Amino acid sequence: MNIGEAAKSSGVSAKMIRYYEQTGLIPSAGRTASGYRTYTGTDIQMLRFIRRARDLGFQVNAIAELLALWRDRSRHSADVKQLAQEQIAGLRRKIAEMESMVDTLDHLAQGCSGDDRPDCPILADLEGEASLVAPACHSGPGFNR
Amino acid sequence: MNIGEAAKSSGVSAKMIRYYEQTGLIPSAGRTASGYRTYTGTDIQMLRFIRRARDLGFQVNAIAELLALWRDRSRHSADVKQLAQEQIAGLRRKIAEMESMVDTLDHLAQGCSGDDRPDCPILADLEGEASLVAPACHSGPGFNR
DNA sequence: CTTGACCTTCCCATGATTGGAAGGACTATC
DNA sequence: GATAGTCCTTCCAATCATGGGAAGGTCAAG
Repeated sequence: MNIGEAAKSSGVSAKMIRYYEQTGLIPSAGRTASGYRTYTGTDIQMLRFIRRARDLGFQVNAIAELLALWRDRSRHSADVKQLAQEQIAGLRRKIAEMESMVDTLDHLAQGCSGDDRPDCPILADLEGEASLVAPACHSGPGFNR
Repeated sequence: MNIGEAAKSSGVSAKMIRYYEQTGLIPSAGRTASGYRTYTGTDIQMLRFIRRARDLGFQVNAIAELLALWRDRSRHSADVKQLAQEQIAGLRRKIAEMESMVDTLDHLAQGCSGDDRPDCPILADLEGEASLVAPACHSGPGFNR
């Protein structure tokens, strides 16, 4: 099976397959006499593994660890579980961060009339929180350039 | 005020200030006779604006739109509100995506014994064996090793 | 044999940010 | 003044995962 077919049946683009090979995430594929890469069923399974892990938000270096465990028949499931839990924790951190952004924005947007007048609490907030009007510059705005 | 001081009082690194200038997000700063960039109170306010918007997850091109509205004294607050709401919607999309990752991972992790045995529903799922649920994985002890 | 679809490598771009090197400018102290 | 140390300047590179595209070789069907 050549790279195009492997891409189609794994869901990983040919570009990315080459990239993963180049960066060592996957071993070098076999080659035909004319230089085409060839892929076996096991290779496809590995690519699907990678694809699925990416879908779950794992970074490529975390996937490398997962792959190592996957290949290690004497692995401890605890190690896999720990990676998964770190991933969960990382995702939850990012979610919390974004939720706090949403909360702030939602609050600001609710205070915005949203009509044709220029007054806008969103811009007011962005300008400098709690209407701190340019305190740091002792010369005042527009004087010392 | 030179760039180091501007960075400190705006929370935007000197590197990024130069980058924003280079990419046109902010106008070119004034220069001293010897080539140093100089910043006024208004400049600092603009940099703080950018910093705050970045903190709220706006991409730089969205910030460019916000800045244009900020400078436009005849803006309609509806336009600002719409940008904010698009941002909220985008964040919510990403949050939902990540939450679904967390759900899947959490489910898989709960099905994983997390001990020294190799059997692991997490790896089984990544492998692509479709059984998204399948707690049948960590069944009996000592089957394959 | 030609055509078209596929493959190869190589280079470039993204977006936001950081790092560093080489060299000039400022400031404080001796 | 001279000098040390900190600041500034520009330029170049790297990150991470991905895609685009060019130039050229290979394969299968007509």
